[in-house]
Amino acid sequence: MRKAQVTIKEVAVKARVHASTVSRVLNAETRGMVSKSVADRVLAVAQKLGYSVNPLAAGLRTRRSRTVGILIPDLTNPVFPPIVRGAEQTLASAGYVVVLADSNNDIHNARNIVNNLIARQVDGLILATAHREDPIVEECLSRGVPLVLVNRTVEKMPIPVAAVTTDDNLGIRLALEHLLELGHRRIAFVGGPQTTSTGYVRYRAFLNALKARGMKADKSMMVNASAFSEAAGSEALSKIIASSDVGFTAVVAANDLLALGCFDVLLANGLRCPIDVSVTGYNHMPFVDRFTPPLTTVHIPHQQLGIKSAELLLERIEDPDAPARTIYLQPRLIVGGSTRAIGANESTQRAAGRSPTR
Amino acid sequence: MRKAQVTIKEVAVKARVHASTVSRVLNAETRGMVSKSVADRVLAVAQKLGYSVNPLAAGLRTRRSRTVGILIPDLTNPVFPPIVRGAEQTLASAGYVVVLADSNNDIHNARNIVNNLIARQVDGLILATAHREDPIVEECLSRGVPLVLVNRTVEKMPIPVAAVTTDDNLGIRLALEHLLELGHRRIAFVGGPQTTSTGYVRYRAFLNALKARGMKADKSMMVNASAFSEAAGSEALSKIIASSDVGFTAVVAANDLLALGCFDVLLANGLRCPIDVSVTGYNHMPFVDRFTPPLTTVHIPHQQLGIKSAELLLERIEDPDAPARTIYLQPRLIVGGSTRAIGANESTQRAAGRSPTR
DNA sequence: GCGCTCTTTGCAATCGATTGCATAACTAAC
DNA sequence: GTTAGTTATGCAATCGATTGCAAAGAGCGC
Repeated sequence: MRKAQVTIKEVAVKARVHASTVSRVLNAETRGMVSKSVADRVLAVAQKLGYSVNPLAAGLRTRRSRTVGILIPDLTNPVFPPIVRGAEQTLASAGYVVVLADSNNDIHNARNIVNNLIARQVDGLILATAHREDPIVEECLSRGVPLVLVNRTVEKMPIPVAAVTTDDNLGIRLALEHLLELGHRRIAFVGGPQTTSTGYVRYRAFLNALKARGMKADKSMMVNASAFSEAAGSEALSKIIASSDVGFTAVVAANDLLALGCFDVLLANGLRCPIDVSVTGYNHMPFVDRFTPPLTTVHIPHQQLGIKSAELLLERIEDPDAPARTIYLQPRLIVGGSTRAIGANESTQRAAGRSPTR
Repeated sequence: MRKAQVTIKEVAVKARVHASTVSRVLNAETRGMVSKSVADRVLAVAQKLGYSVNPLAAGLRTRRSRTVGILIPDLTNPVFPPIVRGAEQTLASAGYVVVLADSNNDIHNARNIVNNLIARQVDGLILATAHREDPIVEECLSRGVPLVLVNRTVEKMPIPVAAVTTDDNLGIRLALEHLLELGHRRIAFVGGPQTTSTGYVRYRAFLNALKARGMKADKSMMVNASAFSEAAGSEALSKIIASSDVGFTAVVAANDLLALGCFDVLLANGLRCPIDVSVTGYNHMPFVDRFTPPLTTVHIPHQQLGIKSAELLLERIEDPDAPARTIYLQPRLIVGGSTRAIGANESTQRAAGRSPTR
């Protein structure tokens, strides 16, 4: 049997004051209205009875639930837990509680979840599920829900949207230039879904970075995968191999999972990584430096993404009409064993094993 | 500006009925009380105005929030996301929303979070943070909160507690017998914290399994780590090596992260895995088969743990006084490249690389 | 001692739903 | 055509807090 809850009324009776006085004592901003002696008495009684406010009731009246919704596309993708954790801890220390939902990469799901969260009076939303054109985001905006996008963002909205992302242009350039320095010239690209900003921006970034070096892109060596997954990565690289023989000595993948898919395809085609083909990933998932071979990848500050997006959301909850900002965080290259200089021999490779630091 | 919400009253006015009638139409169980014609009219109006119930208000009256809290010790441990996902999806399809919290392995945190969740009127809790003796669990029980423990459980409670765990006795036996079959006889054990049931049971299981084979345990080759982490695993194995030279040919670790810590220590001591020392882990974290070497581990059905715990919780919410059940799920051995027969030569090893399936 | 300001507290409405009870309307039976 | 028995709907209290307003009381000056 669920124990009955202590209410403000009981405290009021036991402290011989009115419920409204108890309420004022318990709220920091109104505490000053009541005399010290009464306040102390009320506090003592509340303490003794083990009273704690019912946020549902309070929220009903104040229209603030002190709850924030976070929607992510796939909790089992190791990129998201640190983001969630960063956001959760930041929000918790501001007195907010997080309702986490996982759309399982399904837009229909996502729409239901968002509606549900809004109905539950969340004070704001953090979405990691945005698409470049995203009706869900539009609807949130038009409903006036404080909103922050994380990791992915949207394009050409009527109203600017607050977001926290990484500078993917820079990230891809770091990966590409690393390969160029190692002597690679024929470099394939396995991109992500072009419906997401991360997929699109990384694709454009690859083209731009080549151009900046005065090189021309070979479109037959570029394929965008249908999802950010190992299976989709395998499929994409298989297509490249099928269409153009193996004309490349390196692959830039738009995401670590895609890179892992590439590992599998290379293996299946008798190509050794990095001896025959170098591979770079993106995201610096946990443990990639333990893989065979340790993956060269682009690190993004996951936890910071979460922390910053939470901070931004708190700002927006405070002042919903302030102009929406976008925060860009800086990526950085992590060199592992999956890339090597062209023409380097086996012994060089051995020396380039994973570093013991973690 | 946040748009005002459509209330049941507005619907009532527009449909020219009383609010209570609207409420009855909207609730499946009371729908039958109102005539079809009125019901249809109300539904049409509700639809047109885009009405959706305010669960806070409803919950205040009904004392059910249709919300469930899930508390986990560390979201960035890859074991938990699939559990959370399984639970979340099961609960969602029953109309519940999940409030996820991460205690960051801190009991003080955990206590605050649980209190907060209960104050927020969650209908039940799923805890993945239990310790063998756990005052938080006791308090939940005495407060009458529907509760299910997942993965870990508690001991000798005054009231039995519902839980979903795996049969760790069997799991450890599988790992140990695998090593015995490969010819290993001197086997070290790196355990987990004995304050958790998983740590304790796996430790006891190792002793029991040896005994069942008529072998005696060498306590100098057994150390329990202070946490389920890579760093703690390294520390533990270092202690074993320091105290007894390297008298072992294999290590059973109570968890994959501990096993990874062991990898590092072996490397640092010039010991090759699996040539010199075989290692087994526990949990079958994602991607362990891509590690160097691919880790032999014990698979536990993560998602099923989540699903079953959600189902059990729904049962308990429905009938809080039904006897608490514990569900045991079966683990299974995943053989990777980190274990090999004693005396096998290098070429055998090559053939035992990771399988291409994933 | 009167009136004034200021502080402290209580009253009652309110947030948006749910639900026991009363009542109106309708049906059926005699 | 009256009565009993359903059935459909409305009324009003309630869940547990918050808050604008009113009122009581304290303090002060003249």
